[in-house]
Amino acid sequence: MTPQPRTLDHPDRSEIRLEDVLHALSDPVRLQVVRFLARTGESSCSAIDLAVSKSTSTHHFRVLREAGVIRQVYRGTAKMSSLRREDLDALFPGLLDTVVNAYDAQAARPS
Amino acid sequence: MTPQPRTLDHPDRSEIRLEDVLHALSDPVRLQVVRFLARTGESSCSAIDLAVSKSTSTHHFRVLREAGVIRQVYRGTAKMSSLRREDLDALFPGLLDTVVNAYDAQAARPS
DNA sequence: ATCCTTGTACGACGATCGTCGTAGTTTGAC
DNA sequence: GTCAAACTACGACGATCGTCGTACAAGGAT
Repeated sequence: MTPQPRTLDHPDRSEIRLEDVLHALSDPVRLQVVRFLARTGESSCSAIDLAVSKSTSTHHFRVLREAGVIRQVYRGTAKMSSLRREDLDALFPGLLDTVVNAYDAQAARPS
Repeated sequence: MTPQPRTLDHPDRSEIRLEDVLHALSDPVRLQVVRFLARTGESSCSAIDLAVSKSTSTHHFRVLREAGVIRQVYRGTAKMSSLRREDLDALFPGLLDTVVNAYDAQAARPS
């Protein structure tokens, strides 16, 4: 086979559904990923320290990508992820920031 | 047994978790309920025309209540539901409005 | 008392979810 | 060419989810 660069399927902006985005954001591990990306911009999967196995990590990144929350591209052996901020802000203004802020607020909450 | 008024368990404000709220909002039927309540204020379960059976409807209302999104009280044979706007706005400022607006925007989107 | 309306409890069902381990692939570095 | 690092694919597992139907309970109206 010709050595095609590995590609990853991303939903078109018009295919992004609110239900899927909310579901993608309803998991603690994925919220952690989103918050991390919101702070740091693009970063590799392994740069985030998650308390799950590598296969589970891959799974969560895929859920986020397929819901349209993040974009992923290969760079060498690494896979870089970043938030699809433009698309999300255009579709659901304020949602991303509101959720990230809410997550921060909850983390700071006296339990 | 003494005829106790039927009561319903609601999480305390401090027990409301973002993950649970987002999960509760990640279902189309429940989003429809929330949008309806956002528009109309308090209303009975049966006032909303959902495309599911009565038992499924009960289930969705319970999910919303247990996540802390709505409050439910009995009034005669009816059960009135309303958004816990104060609690949600205090915990996660802007979240509720953002999600409802996003849902409206999506509904208005050319598919 | 008898109905009707409204909602519940329970159990069932297939589907999806979050998790993992193992075995593999791709790429860059040596 | 070899090796290690980064990530994937696949299948498995128990748990949860969304849905339903049936049978039941509570309250108001007559």
